[in-house]
Amino acid sequence: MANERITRATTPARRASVLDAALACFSERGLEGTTVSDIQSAAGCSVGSIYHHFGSKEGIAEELFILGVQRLNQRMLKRLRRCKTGEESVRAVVGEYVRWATRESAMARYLHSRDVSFSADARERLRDIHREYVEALFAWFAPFVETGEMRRLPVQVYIPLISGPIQEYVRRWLSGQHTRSPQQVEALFADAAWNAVKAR
Amino acid sequence: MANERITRATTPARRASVLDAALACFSERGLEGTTVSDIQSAAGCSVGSIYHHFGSKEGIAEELFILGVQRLNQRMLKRLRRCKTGEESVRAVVGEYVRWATRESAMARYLHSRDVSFSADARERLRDIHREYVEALFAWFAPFVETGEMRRLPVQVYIPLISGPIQEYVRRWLSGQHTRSPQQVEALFADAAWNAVKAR
DNA sequence: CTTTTACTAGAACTGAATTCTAGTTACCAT
DNA sequence: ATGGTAACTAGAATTCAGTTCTAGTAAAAG
Repeated sequence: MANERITRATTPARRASVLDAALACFSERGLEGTTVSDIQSAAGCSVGSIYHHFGSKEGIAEELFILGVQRLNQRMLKRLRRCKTGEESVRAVVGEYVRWATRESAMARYLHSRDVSFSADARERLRDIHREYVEALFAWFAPFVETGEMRRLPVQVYIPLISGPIQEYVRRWLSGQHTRSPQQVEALFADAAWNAVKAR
Repeated sequence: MANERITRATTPARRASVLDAALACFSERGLEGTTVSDIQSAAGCSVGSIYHHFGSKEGIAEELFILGVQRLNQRMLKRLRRCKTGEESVRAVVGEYVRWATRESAMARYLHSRDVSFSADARERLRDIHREYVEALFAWFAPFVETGEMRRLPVQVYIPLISGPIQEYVRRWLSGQHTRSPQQVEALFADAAWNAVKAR
């Protein structure tokens, strides 16, 4: 009855192993520097298998990107649920971002490296994911706006205000332009983030 | 006596025409979507000529990126020289960024799309350019720090604090995730920027 | 146990990036 | 001015990575 695509039990494992291999290769040789042969042999499978699951090299890159974004978003929302106040929440976002960027630096580097030049389809999926994330964040912060702890601003402006500076710093740190580690400036950026959105 | 490379009078023009053509192609079909044939015919020259001047497709991409960064930096410093106070300067940075991103959106989109995955050489050049820019900015803002108008912070932190949020917003706007134009939120981000670096 | 089809394998194909060879012009020294 | 040198240009030829194709294999469904 169900006309959904049937997938086998082994499929998720294979897809995951390809994505793992891809991230390792990309982080070592860059996106353009790695061939699908590299990914193929790192994942221990054939070209056929890769093209069956992902359709193209770009397809792998897109899936990996989307997976990374989803994991980061989930991680952030999970962290937020342990917070009591608006201030604690805002500071947690900055802290969690730093922890993610330093612990999963391969993925962080990959996510920072590209988001344009994807297929229209992938961009649409990303836009949906982002919208959903923005809404979840907004739902989390709304009560603190209501109580007057935080400023009322256009929805799309909270993420840039809170995460923009730390993201920009991390981007430059990942590309080797800064020597001071994100941890060393975390408190400073947390202060700035809170200062930007707290009620005056 | 000089063992510098001699370049002909026509060379800069040819290089410029190739870079112009490349930006047009990249902005229309994306970096990976454009072939060097595309660039070649748009610039009206041969493959040989392109490879003589740039060495590779990646070479073109790197030169274009570096050129774009240099132009943006120059533009910013030029704008700053018309400012009297620290506050005026900080607000000018945000405003000029918005103007640049909306007027030269092809270049803005290109600069936002990639900075990692360049050759070690290009990354080093970018690092030098960025360091020089940071120092120039610091030299500009130092007097305002001295007079107590602005906070004294680690050098590398000013750019993320001031431009991070607007950059992040523009990035998302360029990739079609936001409908509200940068101009509509410029004042808000200028306030936040000034608030982040002004003396308390 | 048979049928169906997701899935895998790897050889063959295609086309874009790059290299090569043969010129052609600008610049300089005499 | 003129001959030499090296920057520069052209476009055919090559290479090699991405993709497609065909022939299977094995897991689920009936």
